[in-house]
Amino acid sequence: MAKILELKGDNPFKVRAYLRAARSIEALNSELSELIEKGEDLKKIEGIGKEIEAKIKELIGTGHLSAYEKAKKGIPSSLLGLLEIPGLGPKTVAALHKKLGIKDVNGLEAAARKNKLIGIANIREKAQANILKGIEILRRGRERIPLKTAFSIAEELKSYLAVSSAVEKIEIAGSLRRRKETIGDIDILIASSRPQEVGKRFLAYPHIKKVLAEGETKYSFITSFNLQVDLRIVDKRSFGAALLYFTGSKDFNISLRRIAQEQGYKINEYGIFSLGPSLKKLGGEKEKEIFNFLKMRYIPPVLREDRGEIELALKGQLPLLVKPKDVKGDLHVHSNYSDGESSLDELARKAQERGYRYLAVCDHSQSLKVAGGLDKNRVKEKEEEIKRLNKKFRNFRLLFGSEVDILSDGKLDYPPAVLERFDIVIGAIHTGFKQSKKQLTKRIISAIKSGYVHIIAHPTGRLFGVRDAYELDFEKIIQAALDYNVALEINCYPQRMDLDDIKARAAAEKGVVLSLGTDAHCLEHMDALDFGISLAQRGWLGKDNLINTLSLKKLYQWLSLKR
DNA sequence: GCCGTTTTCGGCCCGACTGTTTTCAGTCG
Repeated sequence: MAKILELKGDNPFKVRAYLRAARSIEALNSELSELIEKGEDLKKIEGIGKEIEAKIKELIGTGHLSAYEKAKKGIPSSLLGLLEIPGLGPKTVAALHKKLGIKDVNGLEAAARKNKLIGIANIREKAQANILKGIEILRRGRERIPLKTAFSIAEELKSYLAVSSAVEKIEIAGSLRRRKETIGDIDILIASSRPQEVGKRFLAYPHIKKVLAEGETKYSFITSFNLQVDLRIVDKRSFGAALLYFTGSKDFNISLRRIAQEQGYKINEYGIFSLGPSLKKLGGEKEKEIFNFLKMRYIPPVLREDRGEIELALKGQLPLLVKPKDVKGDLHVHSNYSDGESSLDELARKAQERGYRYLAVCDHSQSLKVAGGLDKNRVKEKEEEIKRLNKKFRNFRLLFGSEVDILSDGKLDYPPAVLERFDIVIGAIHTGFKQSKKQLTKRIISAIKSGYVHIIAHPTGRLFGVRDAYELDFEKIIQAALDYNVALEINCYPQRMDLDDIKARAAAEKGVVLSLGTDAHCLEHMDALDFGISLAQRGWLGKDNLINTLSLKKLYQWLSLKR
């Protein structure tokens, strides 16, 4: 609806209202149809009022939305695709459609190549050339990449820029600073009194594919990894305000600025100002000042998503988030007994370097042949080696574990006599992803009910760039995990990050415990736990929501509840 | 179309860059 209305030049605030409602719905953990069935008031959802509620009910009840069908009359759906071209917006698309009858990307490209765009909606040579470049960028794809990948690229660029003596302060901002599990672009903020010099250094970066914008304080380019980088340069007296603005999220900024307005302030990237006859700058060098003026607690970047954190900060009731030092161990790694690269001894040493008290080595089970799943004999060998090693450790234990396949029929991949030997059992789905939502849900729940499984690994199965999450009735999984006291994993493997922040929060709010595991297959992978902790924080988790924060003794107690 | 500790109308975050323009509209984040 938002895109159609935008193309038609409808009231921009109406457009935004639809977008806002859509975002709220995306962030829900329940299906709208279920809420309606339960007779819940959809108007309680932020951004949904009388009109949109009625439209949702019509859509779910009948499968049609008459207002939408009416609005899109005469607008081919391929036209919406044109809005995905960077630099091309609704006004221009509408004009191109009206004047030239252009209705899709290929048509637009052909017309541009024949010079036909000149003269339409203020388009001259440069604008036409930019449209062609925009089409190129769109075709190359602007997919989001895993946090860890973006993080390495950003750190490298940061070090490159920091060399310049014109750089007084430098921070990675945006969704990277918020530690979102996937990243769409890299935002870097710099404090400098010589912005041109910084810009010059930025533009000399060797991995630039195309410069998108080049102003006095703002630069943008596409890297050779097809990742957009935005650079903003401000005076150091504005650094805090700029960091706040540049960290986002967008929704968070909008809400914060509205609250500032209500309190008689104005916030922009240069500072916080008092409204009134004359604008007076009150602060902006530090982020904290701005929160102070608004009489609220400092909101850490991981929480800045406008999911209720602003209201709690105003009341001084932000949740106490888990801290890195609370985490006593990694509960999911692989050794060279199955498909990992490292020996038990190497894993244990790395774990101790990271300050852990325990490490659960959970190799694959027998039927997962491609990943070197362990048969009964290998299980026994591993058990004995772990026993031997544990005798020489002080203040540290290897946990004898297994990542046991939940087979297509819901049964576990080892008989009870084998399962009972393990200190810790993680149940996981690695085959039969194409089963129906009902089957997959039942399959996981039967593992939860088995009495042997402590943790469900990567519960939704998503793998960035490989496959989407499989269909699950997540509410039922949560309920079963709660009833049988089984933990759900936050798998920290960069391509998984599963559960995600929203699902982890939903589970924890119901009282389900969660478990951090890196799913490491080599020593370096174990460092991904840090990203898992930020994901947990993004899910509002505290120390008590995670089993990894238990002491070794308490962890054994919890695990033995299944024995 | 949504929303309300200035409430049922009249607001809705705010500014940079580009390409066009003769003071600004469109797009983006």
